[in-house]
Amino acid sequence: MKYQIQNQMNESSTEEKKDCSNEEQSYNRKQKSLGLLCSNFFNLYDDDDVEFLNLNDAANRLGVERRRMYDVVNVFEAIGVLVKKGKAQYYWKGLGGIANALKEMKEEALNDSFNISCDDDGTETLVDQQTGSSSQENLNANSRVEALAAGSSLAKCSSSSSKNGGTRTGKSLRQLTEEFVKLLLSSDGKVVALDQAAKILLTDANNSSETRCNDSKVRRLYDIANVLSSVGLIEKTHYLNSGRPAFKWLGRQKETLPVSKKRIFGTDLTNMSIKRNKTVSSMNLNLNSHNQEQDRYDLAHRHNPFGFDPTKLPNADAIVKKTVTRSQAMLNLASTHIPPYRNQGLQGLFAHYTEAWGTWYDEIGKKP
DNA sequence: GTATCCCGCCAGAAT
DNA sequence: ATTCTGGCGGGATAC
Repeated sequence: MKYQIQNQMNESSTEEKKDCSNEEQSYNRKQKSLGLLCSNFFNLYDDDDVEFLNLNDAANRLGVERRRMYDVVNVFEAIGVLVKKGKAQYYWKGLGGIANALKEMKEEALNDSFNISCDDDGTETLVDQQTGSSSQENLNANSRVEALAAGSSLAKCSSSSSKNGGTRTGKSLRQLTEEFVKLLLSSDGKVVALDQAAKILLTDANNSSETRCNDSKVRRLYDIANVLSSVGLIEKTHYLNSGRPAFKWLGRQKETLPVSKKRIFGTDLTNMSIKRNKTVSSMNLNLNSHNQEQDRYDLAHRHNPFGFDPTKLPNADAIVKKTVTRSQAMLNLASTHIPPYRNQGLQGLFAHYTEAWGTWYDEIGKKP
């Protein structure tokens, strides 16, 4: 059962291989990024009509295995996009839920030890990118980090969880997200270096062999950052001129999902049929070399999971006035001119809508 | 060489 | 006993 979805996908992958050309395509990590998955997640569910979603259904529609969904929903939960309602069931709050969650986190951040604008000894922990001051490089890290780590619920949880019999808290990624967001909220618009954040959030004063552990935790920070970046809350940048990876809080300055500079959102749903270390048939998708025209199409449709603009469609009243002949012509057009969908799930969804349209037109046509 | 992060194993929690 | 959940780190890809 654990790998049921994966097996399903692998089966479909096999079929696709049969159907497609012999063209080989190498594994491309960009096509499977967590950020892309998040963006596609929003595309699929960020609709006024959506109230609840099922994790299995989401995984199937997004073409990813369940495990990846947990990575996303845990971060989404932390920032208020989702609320878990039951086993594999989530209440979708969408972007509207972020504001309240951030407000609460900001208040908590002000109340706890994450007010890092000023160090114990008066030294600024975070650098001001405007002034370029780097004096805080000599920040009193030890005392500060220990104090923060000691007060951090994350540290408590990370110190007790391990593969060797530790108790699992069950919300570590969510907690880490919350702590990370609080840290960024406390940064007052300044850039937070990844290693700084890692020190503050991940250092376990009780764990002498923390380096190895933190390597793993830093990976989690990357995971979280990708999700937060995909919803426009943070921006990946660099720490001064050092080239060190860093993050800047944006706080959803705009209400639409950002276009990633690094990975063009909407170019494909993450599709698990392409495995690392393996090459597969192109599956009709030339993802590595999609042309400019395709890019424009992607951008034009990146907020629309259905691949067309509903506002461009005639309204219901107008449709009723049309003749059956014209309706049929439109149906024929729709059936022959299929937009170049590059996701099987959405293609299926569109097919469903096309069928529904057809039924509806038939009913209209039968009316006296 | 370093940064990034996908992937899936596997164990605890939940049912 | 079965399924859900998610911590974790190996190792591949990106830069």
